[in-house]
Amino acid sequence: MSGLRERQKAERDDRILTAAAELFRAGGYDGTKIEAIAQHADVSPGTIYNYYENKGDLLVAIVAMEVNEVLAAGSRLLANPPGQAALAVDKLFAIYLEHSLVYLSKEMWRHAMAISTQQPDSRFGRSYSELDQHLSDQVCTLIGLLQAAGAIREDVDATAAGQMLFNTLNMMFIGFVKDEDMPLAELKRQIGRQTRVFLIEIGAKEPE
Amino acid sequence: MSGLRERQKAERDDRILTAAAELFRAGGYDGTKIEAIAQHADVSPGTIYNYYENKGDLLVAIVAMEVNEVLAAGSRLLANPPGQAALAVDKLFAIYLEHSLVYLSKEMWRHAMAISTQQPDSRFGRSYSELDQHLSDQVCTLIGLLQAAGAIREDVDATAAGQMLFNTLNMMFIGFVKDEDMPLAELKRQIGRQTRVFLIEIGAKEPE
DNA sequence: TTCAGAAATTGAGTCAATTCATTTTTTGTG
DNA sequence: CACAAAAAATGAATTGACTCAATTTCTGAA
Repeated sequence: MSGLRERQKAERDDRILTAAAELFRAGGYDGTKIEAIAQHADVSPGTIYNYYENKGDLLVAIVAMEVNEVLAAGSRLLANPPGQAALAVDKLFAIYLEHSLVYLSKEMWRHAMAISTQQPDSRFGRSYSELDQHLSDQVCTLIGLLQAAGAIREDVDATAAGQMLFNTLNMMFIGFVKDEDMPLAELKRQIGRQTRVFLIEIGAKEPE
Repeated sequence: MSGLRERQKAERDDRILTAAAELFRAGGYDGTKIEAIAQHADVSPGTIYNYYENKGDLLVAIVAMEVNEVLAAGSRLLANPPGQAALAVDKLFAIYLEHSLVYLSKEMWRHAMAISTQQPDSRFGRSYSELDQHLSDQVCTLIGLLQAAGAIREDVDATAAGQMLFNTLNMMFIGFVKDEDMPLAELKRQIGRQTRVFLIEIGAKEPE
């Protein structure tokens, strides 16, 4: 019974994750040695590999915490979305983007994305894809809600449209993290342009 | 003068690239050691690093050869595109997809994509992004041509629409290479569904 | 033909991620 | 309170990408 073992395990996991998050942010992904994370977390390097398959999984686990917060914030918007299509989509995307660089640097995002394509079947690679899927679903849900509210044409396939919007967002975000010099404002401008065009196609009214 | 040196260099580069392509395909990217490539190419490991910044660059160079062929094939289609929008887009995408797995395995694609996000500023990371850009431009050009031919509504922004189509294609291709079990036919089906929906939005006629 | 420099190649050495045989800790039972 | 089995931690050894000082090969001028 008891779960001393369980408690110790959870506590160690937490120390490892916290140490990794701090060191990655401070010194970059490549610049951070497993050895250093182990020291900060007060475990041996080998122990880290009992908790995470490899260095990349460690990073993706950090991303997962982050994205889960984003999803929660998105959910709150969906509970009571603006009635106007362009406004609603802008708001949702703004939530995504505002959260995106709070805990993660562009460099960390680049590595996390790379890992998720490189090892799609590792435990955390899968988890990353699932997060992506949840975000995509959230966008589709919003489009569905807007359609139900009459803010988008009825003959539009809400799922296809939502996926398309999310893909666009995603590709542009990838472009953004790849370009160290691009400011967030520029990304928002680009996304705004594309989504506006698309939303008009699917029968949303222009905001006046 | 002569350029014996030049010739030797070109010939070595070729041997390295060929050896790498063969070994990556046969044994996977991670499964192939620089040492082995060096042996096959009959040079020392150090020499490989005179030609390529790192192992990843080697892979991306192979991808570049491949994508350049795809671009050329695409160009030939654009020289004389089908007049019907859905047909033209389907043809172009079919060309892209048919070529995509001739020399490269899904595993190689995954690694190449990962590298291009991880190191966007390395010589070959940049080259990969440029290839992407060329493909995207090609799609935009096609949309422009179709619009000029009256196959797409005039009020549509051809560039925005082209980028959106390409992004969708790209995201789905990423999903495809991430899923080792997904057959090419399934990818084509998915892409067909999305593009059809989108093309209708921008005023293309349904094929009868 | 000879030779000094330039340009390239070489492979032994470094470095950091990952593995794994061994040791330590926890657990449940008598 | 032992104690045996299970679970987890440990860190030294392995591995493979990448570096760099030493060596070899080319070049063009005299």
